[in-house]
Amino acid sequence: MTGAVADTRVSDRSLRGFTGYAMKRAFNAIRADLTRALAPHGLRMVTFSALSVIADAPGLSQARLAGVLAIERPNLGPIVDELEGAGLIVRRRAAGDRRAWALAPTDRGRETLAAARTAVRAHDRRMTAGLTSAQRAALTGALAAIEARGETP
Amino acid sequence: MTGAVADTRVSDRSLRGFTGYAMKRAFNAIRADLTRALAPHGLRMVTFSALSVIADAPGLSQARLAGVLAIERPNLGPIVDELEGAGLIVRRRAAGDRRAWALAPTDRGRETLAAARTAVRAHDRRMTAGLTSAQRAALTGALAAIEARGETP
DNA sequence: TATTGTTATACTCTATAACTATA
DNA sequence: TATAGTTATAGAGTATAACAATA
Repeated sequence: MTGAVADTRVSDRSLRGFTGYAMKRAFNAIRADLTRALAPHGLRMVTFSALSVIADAPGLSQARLAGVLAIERPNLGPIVDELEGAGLIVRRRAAGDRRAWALAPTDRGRETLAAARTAVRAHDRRMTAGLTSAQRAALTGALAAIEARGETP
Repeated sequence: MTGAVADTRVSDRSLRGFTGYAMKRAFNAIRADLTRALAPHGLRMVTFSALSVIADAPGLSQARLAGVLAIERPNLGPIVDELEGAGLIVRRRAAGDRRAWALAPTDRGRETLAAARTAVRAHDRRMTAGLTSAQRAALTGALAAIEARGETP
């Protein structure tokens, strides 16, 4: 025995029954793998998400982007700066509202997003390789239901 | 319309198909609710987890605790300090290895843990209220499978 | 040589208050 | 008054390198 306690007595068994603990452990695994998958494209999880929404809705404002991604407005500034600095999006003044920005992807942004999406799909298949498609659908449904419970407290 | 883009065109629909994105959104909801549930007990998620493992295996070292919780050793110091400072655990020198600490709960630590566990169970039921017990079991199984995929890259 | 725990450090993520310029 | 975006700030979470004491 290496310590004062037998190895078999040290475990997180009593935590495993909690959804939050199991999800944190699973998400940490996903985060580590996804971060590696996105790095070659110069993206982080949050910049990938932002670029994806911008490309799907060119012209949207930062406030709407923050709302869709559930990010606080002050935290979005540096994220948009990063995408703009990398030449993946442009920030134009919104027509009709001089307070707001209109965000849009550049050609390079669209190309980077397409390549990154392919990498993320591969990552997703890798991480869910142990699941049947029924299990995958059940997981997606359960996650959406949990998120919805948080939105209406 | 409030901007240059119709509201219906702005969504994270194309991200919803990714497990990582759905899990991050769900986990954020869980984290916010769990943090509120633990606050009255003077605990955070990570201190709750650490206290739980310590109470289940009194006498274990910090290195083993870090291993079980998948926390880097340097980050565990302040966590153990916090529990010790709150009078929930004690740090004694391990018998037989003068490098290591032997961590053990105090009576107050055991009482706090029991109350916190009740609060966490209530939180868990609240967040998974939209799921059947079969869906809950499927979720737990899927999360464990994903975590296992990350451990062996 | 290897391990336990610590120090130092850094980067990311999240959150809030207060400010400006517009509306 | 309210909204878009910014600045400043702070607390968590995560990660690595290097060190002293001990094995």
